[in-house]
Amino acid sequence: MGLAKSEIFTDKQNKIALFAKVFGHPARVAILEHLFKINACICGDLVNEIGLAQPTISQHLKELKQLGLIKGTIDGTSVCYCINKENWIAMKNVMNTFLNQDITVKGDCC
Amino acid sequence: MGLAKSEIFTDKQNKIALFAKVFGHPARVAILEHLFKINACICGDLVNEIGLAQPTISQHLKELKQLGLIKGTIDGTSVCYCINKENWIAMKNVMNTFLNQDITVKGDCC
DNA sequence: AATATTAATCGTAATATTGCAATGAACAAA
DNA sequence: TTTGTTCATTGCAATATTACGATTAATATT
Repeated sequence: MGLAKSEIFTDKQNKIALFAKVFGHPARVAILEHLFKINACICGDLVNEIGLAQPTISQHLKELKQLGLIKGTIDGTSVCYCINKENWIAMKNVMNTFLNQDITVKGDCC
Repeated sequence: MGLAKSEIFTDKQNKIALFAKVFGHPARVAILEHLFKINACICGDLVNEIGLAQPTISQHLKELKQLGLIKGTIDGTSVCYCINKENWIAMKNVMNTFLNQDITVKGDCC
């Protein structure tokens, strides 16, 4: 199939999976890390920074933008990218409730 | 292509992407949440709990096991599953260094 | 031994993802 | 106006993922 049966899961489970999915490719991780490292808006030198072709980078940026994790503002012929701070924090809260589940197991059969 | 060019990224970037990828499907999120909720070892009633066929669940469990996030111990005819605590904590550390990057942007051009 | 139970594996169909060449759109510079 | 620059979009090939029926493997039960 290749199609996740998202209708049988909760909204929260689907949300976690959607966020995780976008982090599930090293190019998108690298793009986000670069945006954090620069710590300001960057006007598209990501193609040089990361070793992928321009259409490929553009596609990854589109996915990040669609999830709201980055912003892209048109600036002449170039486009200015930066982290969407509010949305990043909101995403972090969702992911942390998942990652920080209570891990103290009572039984110990394994 | 469909094949990520992992060789051009750092080990850490690839590691983050690998962990994120496994969380990138709601069924695996649901499986993990259930293992946390039960807060003990569970002997395979996951097929009833989640609405997917047995081979599908088995496949998702395999991926979680391969990444070391869960343990599966044979117990007669059934198999006992639980969270691998040490590995979960290690994964959490990796993910948190990524999620908790400093978000204080100096410039504000966007 | 014959049968039942549980879960892994195999095989396969449907769909998604990744990557890039080619092209297009928008603007800047000459 | 022509040329260059920058980035998005289109189209396509290669590969990956998801899901499940059928089967198999291993152990229990009768």
